[in-house]
Amino acid sequence: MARRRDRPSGPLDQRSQDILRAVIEEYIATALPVGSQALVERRRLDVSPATVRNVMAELEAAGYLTHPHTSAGRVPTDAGYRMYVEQITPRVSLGPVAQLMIRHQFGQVEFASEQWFRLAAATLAGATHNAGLATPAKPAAARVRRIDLLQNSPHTASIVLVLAEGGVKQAMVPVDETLADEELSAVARLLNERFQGATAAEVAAQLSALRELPAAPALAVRAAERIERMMRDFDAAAVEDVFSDGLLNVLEAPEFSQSEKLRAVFGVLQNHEYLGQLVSRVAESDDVQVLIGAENRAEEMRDVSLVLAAYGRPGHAIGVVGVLGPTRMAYPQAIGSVRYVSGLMNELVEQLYR
Amino acid sequence: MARRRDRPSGPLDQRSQDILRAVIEEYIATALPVGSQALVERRRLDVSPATVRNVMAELEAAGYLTHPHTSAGRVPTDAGYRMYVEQITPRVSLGPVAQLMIRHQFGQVEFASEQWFRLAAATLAGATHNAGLATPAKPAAARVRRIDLLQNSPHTASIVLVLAEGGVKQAMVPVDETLADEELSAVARLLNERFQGATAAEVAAQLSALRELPAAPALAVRAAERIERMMRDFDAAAVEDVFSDGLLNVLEAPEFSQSEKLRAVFGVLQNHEYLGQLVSRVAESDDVQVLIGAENRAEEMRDVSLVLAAYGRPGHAIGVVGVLGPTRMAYPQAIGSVRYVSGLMNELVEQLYR
DNA sequence: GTTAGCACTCGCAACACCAGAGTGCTAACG
DNA sequence: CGTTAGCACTCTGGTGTTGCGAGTGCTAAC
Repeated sequence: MARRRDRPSGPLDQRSQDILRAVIEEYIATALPVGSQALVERRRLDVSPATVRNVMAELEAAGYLTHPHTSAGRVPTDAGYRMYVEQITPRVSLGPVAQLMIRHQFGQVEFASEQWFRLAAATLAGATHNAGLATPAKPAAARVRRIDLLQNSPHTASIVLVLAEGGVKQAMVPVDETLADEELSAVARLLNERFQGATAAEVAAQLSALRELPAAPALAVRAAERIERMMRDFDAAAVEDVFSDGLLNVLEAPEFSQSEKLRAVFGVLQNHEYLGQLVSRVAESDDVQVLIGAENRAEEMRDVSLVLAAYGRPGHAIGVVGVLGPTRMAYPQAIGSVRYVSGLMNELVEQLYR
Repeated sequence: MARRRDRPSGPLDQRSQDILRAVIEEYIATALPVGSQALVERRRLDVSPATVRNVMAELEAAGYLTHPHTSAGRVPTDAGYRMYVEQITPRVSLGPVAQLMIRHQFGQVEFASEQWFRLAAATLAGATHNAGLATPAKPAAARVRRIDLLQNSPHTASIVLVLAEGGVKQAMVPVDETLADEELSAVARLLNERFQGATAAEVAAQLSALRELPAAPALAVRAAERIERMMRDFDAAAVEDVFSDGLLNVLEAPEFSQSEKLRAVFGVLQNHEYLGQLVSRVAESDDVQVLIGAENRAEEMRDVSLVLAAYGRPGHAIGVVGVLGPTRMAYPQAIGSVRYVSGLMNELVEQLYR
């Protein structure tokens, strides 16, 4: 009764690997459980269906495949996809045509930072027929670069806070009466002197100092409080923003034809906290990361995989680009595209900030 | 054989109106075709089912109701909803409890402009159990308010463009070599002097003037070109951005259980051009506008309704808030909430800019 | 170790069937 | 003349049955 291999995860010999791979690729192509006979025909394996069945049984015992039910073909498990992805990730690379197309798209865009993320997301969506994702590069600790103060109305003024890493934030402060332009710019000058180059923590320290100062104008203190708050919020947010494109592509996948499963997808996309966790995890490695189905999150992520890669300057600011699609997704394409796009984003960042 | 009324759209007597309304409200509540018997029972009408049937037949002849098939109950047509909405729009208003809840939520938010739109969308989503929408108030013609110029790297600089109406745009320009801070701020000063308060057209004019000037630094010209471009793009864009929230609410509606119809919803949301058209149409009226199903756009909008209202300062900057949901949506709630929230947004704008 | 053969298992599509809800019409009623 | 009761008819949706086909797992032969 003993199979050649019964342990849940022993190393696989070549043939088993080939068959596992064939099953997965077939399943990815058709979305249908794949049977032994269909497999030998379609993939021209030079063994009989019976042999394939034996191997499949082993793969199932080892946890790489499952049965939806007796008498249905095999379907990959998350572990199966994982094995497959580990195998292909190192060697996959995007075809030269696809590379050219993507590079061409990137050539079109102006140097307006926000455009990039949209573009990256759109490009990935197009290249992989899945949803494309991109987040701006966010520093671990933001620094103040410039502060503008502008009066809107007799009773309010705008603070425009430019961050060192390229972001701009805006907020309002109440003012007591109409101020002369000089007063306003005096306060702005004061704030810039004190806060330029400061991190959130340093802003907080400066704020306390400012409060002690009897000569400090009330407006300066109020504005400083607001700025401290903005810096803190910015650092606290896991991800600044997530641009996505091509959600409709994901809708087309047959596994999402019932809206049940769809909810998961949108849940993930709207859950910025969760994405933040992912970003930080991905940021640590410097190659593409594949997150398969429920490996990470119990329920919500069932049926969904993410292919992500970091870009930016480690130690400074890091963002993520990637693809979201069904677990049954064309991984080689996805991995290749994401890797290539993250490379392009790196180039751009280098060009602009070094 | 002749019915009392055969023309497709004569005025309705009171009883017909009541019954139409009852059918619609019942259908909104249950999502099931409503039959004569069920109607008299649930709504305690003091007529017999047979009478109701007769009236329903008339309403159907007049185009306000349909049959999915013989021997099913009645379902409202778009025209039916339209009639219903026209009836209720003038008188509907949000209950005091709901008002309080919404106002409370708005009280929580800081004076950070971007937050408002998110908040408005989120609030509407929560209050109506549909998707909430909000766009920033966008002026017909933007004006420059302040320009900052900051060096990023030896070869690039950022332009931060603050608009009079509260928006901030960012872009990059190449620079030839590392400039001293003074040079950079000299250029910035020049740009501010020339462009402050300028519309896109005026910026373009100034740009030509600048080009003629032999003494103008190359950087100033390049930056000015970029700014001109940004202003033009900003004016050209129909909508600056559309915040949405609560898409998952829409997913719950039974009519969207097949993904077919869902696609339409997302198609609409991602089609900023289309939304732009709607915004401009809505902006002209000063009360809530209801767009029902395919009334506007042939296919994509089938099964989807929008309840929209403009806010802002007519002549200056106008934005839109609203709700997107199934055609079979709780219109009174939706209309009331949208009206109330647009009122709140108006208050905010007034407070800040007057 | 591989393969052919075979019995067995399910899911799935097709079909028939019935119950229930709802209609439209006609005729009676006030 | 509008309203109502009665009735025959229609159509959907759920349920039970059946047969087919794909696919498996096992055994025995190669």
